[in-house]
Amino acid sequence: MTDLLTIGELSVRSGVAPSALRYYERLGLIRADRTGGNQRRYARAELRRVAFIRISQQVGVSLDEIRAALESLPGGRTPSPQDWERLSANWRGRLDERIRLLTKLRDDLDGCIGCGCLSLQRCTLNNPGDALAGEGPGARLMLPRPASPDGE
Amino acid sequence: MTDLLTIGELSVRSGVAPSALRYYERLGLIRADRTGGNQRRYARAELRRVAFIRISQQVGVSLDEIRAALESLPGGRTPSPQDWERLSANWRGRLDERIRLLTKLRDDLDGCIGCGCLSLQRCTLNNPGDALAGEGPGARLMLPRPASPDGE
DNA sequence: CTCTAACTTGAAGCGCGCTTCAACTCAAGG
DNA sequence: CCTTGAGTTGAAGCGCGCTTCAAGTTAGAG
Repeated sequence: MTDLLTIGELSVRSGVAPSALRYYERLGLIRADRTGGNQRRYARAELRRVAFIRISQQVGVSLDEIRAALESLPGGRTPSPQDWERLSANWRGRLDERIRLLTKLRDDLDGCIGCGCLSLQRCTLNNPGDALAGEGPGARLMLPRPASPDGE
Repeated sequence: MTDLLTIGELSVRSGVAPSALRYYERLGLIRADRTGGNQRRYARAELRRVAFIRISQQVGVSLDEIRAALESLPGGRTPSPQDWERLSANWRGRLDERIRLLTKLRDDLDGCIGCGCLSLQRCTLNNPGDALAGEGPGARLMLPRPASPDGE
């Protein structure tokens, strides 16, 4: 049957390396049937799951969160258009927030280009309390400022 | 003299952990004089350098690029307001680009929320050629798509 | 049936930006 | 002078999202 994909086919169609697909499976993000010889065979619907994963990553969501989102699906299955809509709306909020923070940073940067102050105490650029939170996966762009009692 | 800071003082004032400051020094991002007993003493100007580093990180610039930027300074010294202006303008372009890409992603997401297609071949969301490039430090948010001859 | 490309696994490694640790030395107040 | 908190080093570890490797097995065309 041609409606089951090998890992190589899924890789080519999704643009995701086989090693990454296996990694996703270990994390519980996608699933595969097995042939008698223990090779993976993916239902076409897994393509959607992979697409959802990659898009979510671009939004800045970690694989762990993506897994949680996928598990939250009523049927536990590949997202239907309705599921997709619900999840997308959720991610959209994050995207909005990221854009908002980056825009604020840009504005602050503009404000500072004129002054050149860079005063750690006063410059708006250096107010971590309101800076970027959780950027990309794996990266702590916003700096979990270590115990610094001098909060100023 | 109180115009030299210990690493602890610089840490508190900058909000950056001592371990990170030592790490920056090893990478050549900041520098310190030494006491007779081999302890670091920072000129106050290093505060500006640290501020510049942290802000640049928020913009999504890697430490290596920040190092290169700092080394590019005419005098090789801590950024003056003019230097700062030049560098900031540079970073600003990156920030603009990041915001542009995220905004595009958001729009695409909106467009897709209605259709729920998620077709890997056709959906604009899945066109890696124009997606986010180099997000935060350390993170490959944009997915160096492995050899996939099927570029569609 | 044979051959080869594609698949399987677990373990280890990578890149970035740090943090943590152990073992030790220094600075400075009482 | 003594004590104690702060500093020093190199090496190792962490978290995330993978990739790479070695050693072996399978699928499917010829």
